[in-house]
Amino acid sequence: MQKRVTLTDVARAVGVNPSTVSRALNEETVNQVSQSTVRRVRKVAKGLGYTPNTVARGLRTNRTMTLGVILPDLTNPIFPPMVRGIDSYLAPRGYSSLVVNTDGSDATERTLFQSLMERQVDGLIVATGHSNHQLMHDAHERGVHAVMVNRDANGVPFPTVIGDDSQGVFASVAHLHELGHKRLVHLAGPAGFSTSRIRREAFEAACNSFGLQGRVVDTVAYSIEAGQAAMDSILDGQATAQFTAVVAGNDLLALGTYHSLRMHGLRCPDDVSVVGFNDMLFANDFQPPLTTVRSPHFEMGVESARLLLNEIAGTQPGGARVILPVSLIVRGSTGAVRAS
Amino acid sequence: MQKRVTLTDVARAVGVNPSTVSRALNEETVNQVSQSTVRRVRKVAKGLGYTPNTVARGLRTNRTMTLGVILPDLTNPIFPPMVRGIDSYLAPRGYSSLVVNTDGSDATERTLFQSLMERQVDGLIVATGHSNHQLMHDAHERGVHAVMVNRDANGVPFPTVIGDDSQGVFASVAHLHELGHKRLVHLAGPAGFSTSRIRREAFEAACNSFGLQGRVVDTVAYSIEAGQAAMDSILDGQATAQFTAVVAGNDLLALGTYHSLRMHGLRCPDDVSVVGFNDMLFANDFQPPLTTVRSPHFEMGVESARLLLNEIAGTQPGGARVILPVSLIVRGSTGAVRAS
DNA sequence: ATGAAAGCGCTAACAT
DNA sequence: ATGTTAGCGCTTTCAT
Repeated sequence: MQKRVTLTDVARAVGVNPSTVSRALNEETVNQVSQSTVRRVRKVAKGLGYTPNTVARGLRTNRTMTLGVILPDLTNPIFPPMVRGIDSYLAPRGYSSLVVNTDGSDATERTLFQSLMERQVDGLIVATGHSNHQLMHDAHERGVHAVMVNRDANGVPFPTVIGDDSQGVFASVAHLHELGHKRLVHLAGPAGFSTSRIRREAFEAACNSFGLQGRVVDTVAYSIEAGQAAMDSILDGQATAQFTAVVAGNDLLALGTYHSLRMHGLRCPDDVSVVGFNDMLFANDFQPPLTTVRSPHFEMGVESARLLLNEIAGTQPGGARVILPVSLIVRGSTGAVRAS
Repeated sequence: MQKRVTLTDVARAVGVNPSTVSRALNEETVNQVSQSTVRRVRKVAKGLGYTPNTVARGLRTNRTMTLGVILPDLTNPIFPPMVRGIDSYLAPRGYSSLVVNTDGSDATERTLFQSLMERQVDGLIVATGHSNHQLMHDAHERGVHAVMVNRDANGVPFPTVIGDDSQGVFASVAHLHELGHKRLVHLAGPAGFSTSRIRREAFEAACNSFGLQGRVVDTVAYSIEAGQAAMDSILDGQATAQFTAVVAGNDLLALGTYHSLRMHGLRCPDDVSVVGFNDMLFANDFQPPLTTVRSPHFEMGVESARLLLNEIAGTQPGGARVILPVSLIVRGSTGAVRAS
């Protein structure tokens, strides 16, 4: 890189003290400097091509204007919108974010956490669905600012942003009920994820309240393959379906269900209706277009960023819990129960 | 945050000079310190919970170990794998990356570029498909290290990583030729993207070399909607299809083509075969599963990170051009030409 | 309204 | 092998 122009260079060129330049260039201190000096400083700074050094500033002020975002895997389609939501709130406020992927490993999460601390991030947005309680409690004790997103608070001492999953599942079951379905299957997400538990419990509660028969089948991962495997085991294990609709733990599981149904010569929604969860990218482009619960991932990102900045500013009560509304998007994968 | 433990704290506790601690804790300088001191330092550092301050280090060394990644939009499914590829190479080497989205705006790109410079990134990976030549030349003159990925070098003075798009399109056309197709349509990506031009030219060349009739139709964006609109205009504009296969500029355009065909009561591949480009997420999950050219996005990320680090280390010749091989993935969207 | 001086935490000469 | 000194570029008292 070429020799960088520093604040001192500008000061020398204007003929004032570096601190004056600093004041002139800083929003919160401009009013301490005379109008004319400010003008001269600005002009010279621009002329010289001065670029402030965020690193030096951060060292001095103890604020790097950088946040860490910890998530399991960016290639999971629910995260890009969330990251963009975070960014949309942060960028205009001068913050940047360092995004890291844990791939579901606690060890990796620890390493990345440490690395973010070394980089002096001002705070953390944690979107890893399972609960590394120990790490979060350590963080809290070290005085780290953080916000959890898309996972249940469950004793973690940080603000939390989640979607109203229970409501979403309830709406799904209600929708199937209206279509005349009586026997449902829920493909539950893997153990350890708070979302799995919440959605499963909501499913059971909803079936109860509508007087429907609801069977829960576990999956080993939130993935297409796991969904397909789970559905295969159901379809292989019994004389034709004892159910007419599937409430999948998320859209990937729903997609796996599509594959399994197709393999078994079953048609959706003619033979089996399917509801997903998330309304991820392309949910409308599968065949049939997937009826699913829209989870506001972008907004969750925005909200978590907002909460974190408030936390850092000290204007945020510790245990806040933001629950964002979800909505059922009815598309082609659900239909009236088949005549049997 | 709690009071941080500094290197000086450790030095005091051990009873040595800060610089000794610095040497003891630094890979490249450990051998300047006696074994026993190293051990003591490490032990105390651990005991005190010392966390190195990357910011201070960066100020001193003029290397932040942070790179900038500029891309159009993270929610475009080709980018998450690329970002993860970049990260997989960087993380083990102690680098982090700041990912920013331009949304295709040159103005935004400039702003973000500036912001990354202020953050003292050690280099840039630029994946914005179109060519903001001015910006890149300015960067080069300022001595910025950078690598371009997924766009043509075309006079830009930085190393470039691209997929072998021509080869991919050629393979697509060859595949359709073998299936007996004689009249093809190419849905060309929007003007301004180097990939649009390259793929279009490859399509025309391939049709020539196989003696096929190849029609090119422009789209206004690499999106589902644009693909659908373009296909609609073709299908609405003439008595039944004058073509039997579509080579789409990318998978999104192919997906739009699916929608349009369906709306027009045409079946894929029975009536029209479709080939995409990229093999993006879910390409195998659409109906029919999409025949497409696999572009190695993860590897492109890895490769661009590798090049950039070499550039920074000064071991990289300026105009390097890495062309990664692509491969045609044949799935269900292509079939033998229909009997007419 | 501006200047002088100190220092954030670290590393890199230069001693010894 | 270790200590001393200086300083990266900036902000922030404290003076004036």
